Amino acid sequence: MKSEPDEFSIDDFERRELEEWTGVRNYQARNFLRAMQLGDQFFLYHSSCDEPGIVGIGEIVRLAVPDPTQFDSASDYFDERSSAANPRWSSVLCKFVRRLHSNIKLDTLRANAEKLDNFTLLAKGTRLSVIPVHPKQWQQILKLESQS
DNA sequence: GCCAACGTTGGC
DNA sequence: GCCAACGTTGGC
Repeated sequence: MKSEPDEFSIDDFERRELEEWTGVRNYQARNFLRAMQLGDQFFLYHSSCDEPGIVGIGEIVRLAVPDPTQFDSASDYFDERSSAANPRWSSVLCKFVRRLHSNIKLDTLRANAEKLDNFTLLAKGTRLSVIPVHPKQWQQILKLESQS
């Protein structure tokens, strides 16, 4: 899961403990949100910042429901084409699990691209804010945490 | 601020 | 269904 630390950082996540993951407005990313299961863990990735990279871990504690911000005309994420009967967008509830001991920079991920075997994050031009991580990739990424 | 690489929109 | 125009993302 990507977020811009100016908007929502690992500090914010740790402080709040629980966060409704709203504002995803891309169909492919939304479908990945909907596929998430209770207890699934995810990496939090800081994007559009000085040091892009993975900074922490969270966990899904409630399955996808209609994202409330799509109905809120005061929200930046309001979508007038959505209705209660026909919602377009979904959100999940996330729990803070932990910070990484040290951040895994995008550079480091790239340097290990081969081990990560086609990790979607590293694919050219990927802009998805929600990206699947396969179990093997997860293990490989965690190894990078202890070696950096 | 630049710009490549998308995704989305809407006219036809 | 095509595709040009436009908007967005995100690293640099």
